[in-house]
Amino acid sequence: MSDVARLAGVSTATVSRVVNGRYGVSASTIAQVRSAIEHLGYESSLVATSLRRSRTNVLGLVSHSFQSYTAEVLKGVAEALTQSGFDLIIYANSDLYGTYSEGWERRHLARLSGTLTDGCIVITPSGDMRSNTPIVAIDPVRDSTVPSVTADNLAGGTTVVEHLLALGHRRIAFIAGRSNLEAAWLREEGYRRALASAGVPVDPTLIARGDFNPESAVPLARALMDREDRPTAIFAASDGMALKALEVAKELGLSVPGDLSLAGFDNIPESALCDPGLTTVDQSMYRLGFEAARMLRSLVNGNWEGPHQIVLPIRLVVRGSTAAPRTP
Amino acid sequence: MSDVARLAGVSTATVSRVVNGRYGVSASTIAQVRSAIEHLGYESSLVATSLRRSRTNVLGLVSHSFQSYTAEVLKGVAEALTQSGFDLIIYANSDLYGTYSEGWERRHLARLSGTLTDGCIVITPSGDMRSNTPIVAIDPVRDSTVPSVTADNLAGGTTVVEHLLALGHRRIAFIAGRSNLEAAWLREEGYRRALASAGVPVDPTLIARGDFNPESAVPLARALMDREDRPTAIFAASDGMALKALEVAKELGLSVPGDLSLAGFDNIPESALCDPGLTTVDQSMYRLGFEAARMLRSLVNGNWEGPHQIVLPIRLVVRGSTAAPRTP
DNA sequence: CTGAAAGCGCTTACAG
DNA sequence: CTGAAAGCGCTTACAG
Repeated sequence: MSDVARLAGVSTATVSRVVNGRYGVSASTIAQVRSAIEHLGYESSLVATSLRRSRTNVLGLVSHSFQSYTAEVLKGVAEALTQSGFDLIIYANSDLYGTYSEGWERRHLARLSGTLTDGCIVITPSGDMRSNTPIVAIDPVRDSTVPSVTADNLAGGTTVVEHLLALGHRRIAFIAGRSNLEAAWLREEGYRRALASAGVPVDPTLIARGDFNPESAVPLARALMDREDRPTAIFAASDGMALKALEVAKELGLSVPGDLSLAGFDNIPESALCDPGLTTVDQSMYRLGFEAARMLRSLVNGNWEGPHQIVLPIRLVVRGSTAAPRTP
Repeated sequence: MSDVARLAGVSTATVSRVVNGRYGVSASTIAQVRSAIEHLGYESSLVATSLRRSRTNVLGLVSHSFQSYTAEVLKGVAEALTQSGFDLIIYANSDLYGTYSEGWERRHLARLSGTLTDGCIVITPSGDMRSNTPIVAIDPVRDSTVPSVTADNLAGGTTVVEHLLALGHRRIAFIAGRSNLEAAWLREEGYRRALASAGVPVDPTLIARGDFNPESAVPLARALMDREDRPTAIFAASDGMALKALEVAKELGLSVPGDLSLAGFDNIPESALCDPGLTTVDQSMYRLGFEAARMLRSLVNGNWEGPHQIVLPIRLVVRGSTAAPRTP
């Protein structure tokens, strides 16, 4: 900027005024500055500007992983921000599948919202976030008070287990997700309620503790499938984990759905591609992202009228991976 | 930071030293500062830090759209950066499907690379980018001199048209992509060469000018399908456009592949889901992203040994949307 | 209409 | 071992 000022023969203050279209600059000066900018190919530094200004018109999104789930959410977020006047910055840390350290999101949120962003979306945070700018959480932790958007995970868990029960399954295992997430807890709760309603007692040994990371499901699925009294169906709390379970079943020479029915949750694109197709719960991650962005936008502008906790409907998607259990 | 300094009874310089783990601070002072940081929940501002420092350990990615293609690329980029010590910032502008303005990427690149990022990946840039930090382009413009990663688009275009020729098609239309992109040009060149090799003259009226934006294909596909001398096959330069053409065909009551064969390019997840499945060229967008990130990382670290233009192999994926033409 | 100066939150020589 | 001061690239009252 100082180069521009020198070339145009004015102060940096004036250059700044021209760049930001402030009133009170003579036409001839504007022309001079413009031509100097053009000549030098000058662009103002986002960083310096945001350090000085309070409003940046940039929204942030913090996510610790970058799998199908996140990609779908992102599409929704981007769509909601189209023509909104807000740009989007996504911050992903390098420690992709690292420990789900409580601190990560909080730290990066703070680093961004200090000055760079006017507000942030946090995907599956590991704790209750706090910031001096608005936040919207997608899939918050349990008992979160932060504005949030989630699918109706309770209904989803119930529906898919009811589907398995209706097929005739009674020994239904569950691979749980990260237990501090509300979504994981409600899916499990749905599982329990559906069983209870059907008068099927919950067998605690059939509940395996995963963490939504697909890899975490591998040993759990193997253990369940190796049992003498193998369950006839497994419901995994995410498609990522269910797909890993499907791989394990193939390794073990189990046919799905012949020997074992398998169901997931999310409906990521891969679930329609695998063989057999995965029965799952569609939670429209796209809409999760879309609604979160819409909410954040209004929150930042101070004109949000809706509720602070949004719950979106789900839909059971039945594919080839579930069928009636083999009669003994 | 000044709050921390005050609470700990030291200068901000000392706080900075503690935060950054610099040598030459007494153990007791470190403890004091640490506890003040803890107490206040202090996090250094990314913006302020990057303004002052030259190296930030943050890599940038600039993209103007956010569709399936981008999402796949992103997964690869994120994977390549895992445990690399680099964080990733993705910048997406709000003007999603706006005009492909030459200026956009250039402007944002400048705004980021000024201080925030140590280097950037640019996806399908609209011009040749220039920056004071390293850049890697995914799908660059023609005759670009910037380091880049692309699929073997020439082979891809040739292969898919050879496939159509082998099925017996002779009137094969082509819906082109953004002509300034090397990828678009090479796909078209592949189309031309395959026809030439087979001794089929190119009919210029069968070449429609799209721009990779799926919507751009709608009127073009309609025009091609409305012709009395309708082509028996259409090859679209991207799956996004091909899928739109498929929709148009359905609207018009044309059966695919009965009345018309359809092929695309990219192999986005949706191409396997549509009905019929889309015959296409798999260019592994994941690997595009992965290789670009690997290259950028080394470029920034100053230890890149490989070539500056990487071309990745492609693979023809035959699905239900192509078949022999109906014999008249 | 324009410039000199202060300051956004940091880091880093330079003194001590 | 620690602090005062300068400066990263901007913007914005405050004078003039």
